Amino acid sequence: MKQVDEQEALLQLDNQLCFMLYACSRAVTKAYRPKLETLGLTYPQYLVMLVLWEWQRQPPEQASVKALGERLLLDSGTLTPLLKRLEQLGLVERRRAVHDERERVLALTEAGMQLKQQAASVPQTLLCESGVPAEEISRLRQELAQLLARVC
Amino acid sequence: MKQVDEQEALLQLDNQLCFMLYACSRAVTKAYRPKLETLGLTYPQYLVMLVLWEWQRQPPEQASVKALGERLLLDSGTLTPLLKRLEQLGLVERRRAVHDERERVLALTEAGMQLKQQAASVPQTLLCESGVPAEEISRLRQELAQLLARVC
DNA sequence: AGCAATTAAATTGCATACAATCTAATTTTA
DNA sequence: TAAAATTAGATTGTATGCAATTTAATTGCT
Repeated sequence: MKQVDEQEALLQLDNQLCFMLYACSRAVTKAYRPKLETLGLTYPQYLVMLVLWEWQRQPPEQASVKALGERLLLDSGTLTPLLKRLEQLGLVERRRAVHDERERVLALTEAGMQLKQQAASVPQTLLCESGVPAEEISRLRQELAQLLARVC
Repeated sequence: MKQVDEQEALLQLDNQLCFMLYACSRAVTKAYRPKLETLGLTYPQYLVMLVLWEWQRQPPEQASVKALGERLLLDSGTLTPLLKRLEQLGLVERRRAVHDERERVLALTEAGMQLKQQAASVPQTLLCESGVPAEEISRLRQELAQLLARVC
């Protein structure tokens, strides 16, 4: 009987870390949506732009799709069409690497660089609106980083 | 200069709680995939089954798509096709409510109920394989539940 | 009763995710 | 060096998510 109840408890939705992650991720993404709409970006597109803006200050070995995928934990099946859309938007260029024709070299256009100014207020604004203390967010972020390191 | 650096820091990918949630959610879902494949379920389908199994013990007012959506924070645009697939798999029935023809009454088939036995070991197994202490998972889950309550 | 407002699902359209496969370029190795 | 193995992206196919719209049924209101 005890066994059954324990098993029962393990299957309860509210006891599942995975569901909380899944629900929180979608909820937070949804909170971003209105802000990102003013930038003309979806959430995954915004993440890609964050990385490309970072790369301006700290250039990676190769600004390739592979490097981007390693940073965001996404594969070319997701990134290729997404990057094509950013290219269509005039934010990103997708050239071929000279030293290796297989490789794409990703680069920001002037417009892509400019957009950073508008994006700068997004995290700040959401942080405030959420009403969650900054230190709580920071702590949670660190705990999730640890979890991610273990799971991946 | 300080202003610029702070803004810079706020845009750093690793400083974004949202990215950690997004990455962790996908990573954990990926960890579930092989186990769920043996059940013939995707991860969202598994979540729906969790709710329906729960409803066997604690029936809701109405076992409707709406009630399911409130539990999982998903809308009919996602749930309708997903439920049709579960119906095709022979796990779920989608009848019409007698008292209100707009409403779908969701019910488990015999096979749907049986599947619970096989599913029972999934959370346990993953908990062990992850190597993350159970109490750490529990704490994180609670913190995320609080965050979810604030954001939603 | 009769019609407007509301509501539950379904549908449509677009953008991810991701496994699996394919293609082309580069490396390795016999 | 020439074929085999590897690698970077692209493509294909399936299943979400979700906003926006549509459809059908029910409620409210006069």
